[in-house]
Amino acid sequence: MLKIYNTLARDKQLFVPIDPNAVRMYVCGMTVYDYCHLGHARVMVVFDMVYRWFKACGYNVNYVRNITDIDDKIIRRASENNESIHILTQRFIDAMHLDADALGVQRPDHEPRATQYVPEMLEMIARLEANGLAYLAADGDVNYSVRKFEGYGKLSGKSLEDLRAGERVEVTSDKQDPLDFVLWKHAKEEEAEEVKWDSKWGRGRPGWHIECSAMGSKLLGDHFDIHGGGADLQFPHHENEIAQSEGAHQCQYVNYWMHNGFVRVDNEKMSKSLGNFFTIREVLKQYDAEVVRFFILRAHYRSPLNYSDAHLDDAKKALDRLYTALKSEEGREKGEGSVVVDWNEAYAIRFKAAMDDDFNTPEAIAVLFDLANEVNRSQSEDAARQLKALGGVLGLLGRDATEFLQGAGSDDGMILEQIAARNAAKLAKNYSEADRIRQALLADGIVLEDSAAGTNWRRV
RNA sequence: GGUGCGUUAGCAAAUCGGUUAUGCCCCGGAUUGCAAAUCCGGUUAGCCCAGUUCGACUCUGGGACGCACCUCCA
Repeated sequence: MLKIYNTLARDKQLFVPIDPNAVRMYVCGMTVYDYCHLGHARVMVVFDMVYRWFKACGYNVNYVRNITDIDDKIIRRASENNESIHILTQRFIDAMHLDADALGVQRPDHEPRATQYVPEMLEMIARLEANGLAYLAADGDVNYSVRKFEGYGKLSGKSLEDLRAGERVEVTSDKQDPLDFVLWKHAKEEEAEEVKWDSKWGRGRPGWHIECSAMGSKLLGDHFDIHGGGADLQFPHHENEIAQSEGAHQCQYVNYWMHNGFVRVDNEKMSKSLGNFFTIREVLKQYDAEVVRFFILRAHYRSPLNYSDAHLDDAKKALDRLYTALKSEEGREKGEGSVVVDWNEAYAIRFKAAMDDDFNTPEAIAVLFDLANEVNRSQSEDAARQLKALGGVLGLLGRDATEFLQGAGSDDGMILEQIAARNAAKLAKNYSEADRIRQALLADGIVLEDSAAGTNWRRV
């Protein structure tokens, strides 16, 4: 029985899909004008984990994660670079895919781009206008009339009064209410032709919020199960989506709203505006991508996650332990791809209970460590296979253990030569020479481990 | 100012009204030529103040501190 913390209810709720066998989920993706940072990595990994768990539970999942490829920042960046927005966005979409692939993030079923759904957006705006919820302002923008939508603020728990009280400087004066937001932005002369679309309200381009409402409806229907995104999107983005979709379709938009916590640096939110962000590709130069994925999944998705080298080092050591347990299973059944979870087994039952409790991956990973202990103790191949299979549910432990532990390096031949030399010294009972070789390798980050079967090595 | 979330051992991070979280670090033992890995065992908790309770880290109330949102942001 899967329970999900629903932001709308501020409580964990039993998950009941609209269609008994299917889950339809939408996650707000990236605005592609730069490389993804660790905060983006967290959304991708977290909802990839959710996607995988739904599938592991036997659901037919339709997962949509959009791409915002039209927006002020994109237009500005393209103009700075003196290139078309299409070229710019395509470059960063490709980069995003490389980063996501490295992190073991499966591609969503659909990755709609905003620019390809403008007709749907226009249709939705027209419907809002017909329903009396949108108006054409004097400056040529079409705005959403927030006060006309009953229940505005139900997701973020804010009342219009509270919002107005804390309102920061609002320059635009053509809005009927300062909290009204733009559905359609009128075209500006200096902007390129490729960012202008025709509409009954004149040339222009869509506002940010309408993108998700239109793409969500088009690909998942007017009413679907899950909508996710970073906690910062709760307000105003998701609040506005609700206003748009429910205002246009006159039915409930989404049943369960899920929001992941931020990645922090020195206890502050990692963000572009603060400039304290690390791009995924930067981090991957220093750390294995699976270590980064493990680091993200080791915290609960709603908790804040502090990024630091020390924490990544810690994650690397922890993951080493799991792979070390898997090492024994290797070789014995090479290529035997039977990494299927036995869900009737005790550890799997604990694992499932953790995951069913609002995707409690830290608890699920704790089960993995308990199971690793069992593997080490019993040397049971079944237990090892189960460990690998359960790890696989989280998109972890999929690699060859030895390959993971030894990591990438060009001096493998040298290492093997040194091991051979050391073994010769050991045979000759020349332990000081043997220890000298081992020390020398250790200085290069190579650890030797003697066993009955011979000497193994790994990188620290 | 308004709203929401959080505060667990050296670090990270879960669960739970009474029984070992887990990982890293540290200490002891087994194992090893010595190590490493592994196993066994151990030390370090629950921001503060009240209350409820036979019993609270876990529930209730108050306080302190931290973070986030109220503007684009994953």
